[in-house]
Amino acid sequence: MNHDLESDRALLDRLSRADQVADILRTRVLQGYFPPGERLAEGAIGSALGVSRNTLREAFRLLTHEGLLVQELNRGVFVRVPTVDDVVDIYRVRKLVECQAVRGITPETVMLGAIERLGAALARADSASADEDWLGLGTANIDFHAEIAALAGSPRIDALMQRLLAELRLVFHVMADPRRFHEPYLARNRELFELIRAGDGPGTERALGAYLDDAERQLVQAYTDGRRAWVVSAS
Amino acid sequence: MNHDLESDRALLDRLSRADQVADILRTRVLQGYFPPGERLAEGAIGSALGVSRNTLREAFRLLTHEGLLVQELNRGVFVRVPTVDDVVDIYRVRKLVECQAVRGITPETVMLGAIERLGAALARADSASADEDWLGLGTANIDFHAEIAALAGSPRIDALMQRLLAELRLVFHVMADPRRFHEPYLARNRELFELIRAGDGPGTERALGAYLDDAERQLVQAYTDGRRAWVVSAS
DNA sequence: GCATATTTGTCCGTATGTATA
DNA sequence: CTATACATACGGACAAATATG
Repeated sequence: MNHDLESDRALLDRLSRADQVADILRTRVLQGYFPPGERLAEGAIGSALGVSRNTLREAFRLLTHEGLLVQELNRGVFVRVPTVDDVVDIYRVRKLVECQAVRGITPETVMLGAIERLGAALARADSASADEDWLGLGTANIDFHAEIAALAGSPRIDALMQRLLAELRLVFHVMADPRRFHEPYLARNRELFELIRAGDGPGTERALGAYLDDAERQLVQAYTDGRRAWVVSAS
Repeated sequence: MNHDLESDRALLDRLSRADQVADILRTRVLQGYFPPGERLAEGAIGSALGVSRNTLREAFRLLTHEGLLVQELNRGVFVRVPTVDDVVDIYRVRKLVECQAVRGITPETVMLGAIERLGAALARADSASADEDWLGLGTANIDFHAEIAALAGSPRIDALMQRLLAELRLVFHVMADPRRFHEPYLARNRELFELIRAGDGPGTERALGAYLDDAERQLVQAYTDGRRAWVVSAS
């Protein structure tokens, strides 16, 4: 736990300190800088970021509420270690939200802005794949599906999806080999993109359902396989 | 703002102080004890509950994250005043979640426990209606629909619904006449209950969709009518 | 428009309780 | 079982922003 947090101190300028600290820690957790199971000590992080314990605790409480950290009374805060049940539930909600979002698509209702953002996410995925940046590829894939959910046009769905996908990134950090997982889904996302652009709602829903079922199955598999390893390392 | 919070001090016994304080304040807000737009001063509430400002601020941050309070920098925290856009979005998500939850219902998949809990919520609504307890009727109706969402069998959907319905209660507190709004929906909830018990998924979905459309229309109407009154009172 | 009082945002010191070596 | 380390919670302090006269 000898990380270098001093470089983030320059970012503390606007907004409330607790929110800034929460942003920094959220980024660190989602990057895998703080891996699942790691304990975040108040003293070390507080002094590293140059904020008081009170402020830091406010930030911890925020991230705990977002599901990224867990707080054990009088023991401290830890990066959450998602369980297999979490994976199953995350995909249950993804299917519900994403499939519903694309169901109503018709050639008339397709918005140009949405297509553009979906295409941009795909382009980032391509670029990351070319650079063999597998973490970046996973992020781009996630962004693509956040844009799919955004087709519902609801700020609350957007927020829900943001939190769901943050949890999912936690799941990815538990996995061993990110490449083999993320790579095949790039082509399938492109397929989804074409279906959406063509305005084929039912077709998109079918393909998306199969996509999510496959991804879930593969994740659950990888999880049960590598289970013992990280359960031990986290305790 | 001369409220009596001392009676809640007896409840502070287990869990972290901040969580306990958040529970108390959440209850007060949802009861309408702290109406939308009211400012919650750190000094007054802190001394009334007998907790330090730091602890109280942690509780505030929790409730802010839940969407019940809003924090304006250097101005304080206020009970959130939902807008018409909020109402529309809340119902957009309700339709998405609740309709999807009942769509797959068949006579074979109906769970006895779920039927029981739905019936219990209906009974509470009946009892509240008989007592002319309109706030209680609204709560029971809300519980009924939380059970509908629970048919999806997802902890995350349950949590989402809980937060959505908490926001909705905030909306109700802005309305003028709760009776005329809640009463007619009791009969319609009973109708939904019978459809679910019969295992008629598509029929339930249709009726539920119409239910939510009507409720949304009526709320938006009431909101635009009484708009000027509380916008002024909240500023 | 200005000066004052109030309130928030933040930090620090310290005491107490809990878990772990 | 004792001792140590740490989280929890409190109270006080100060600067900054806001509200009030």
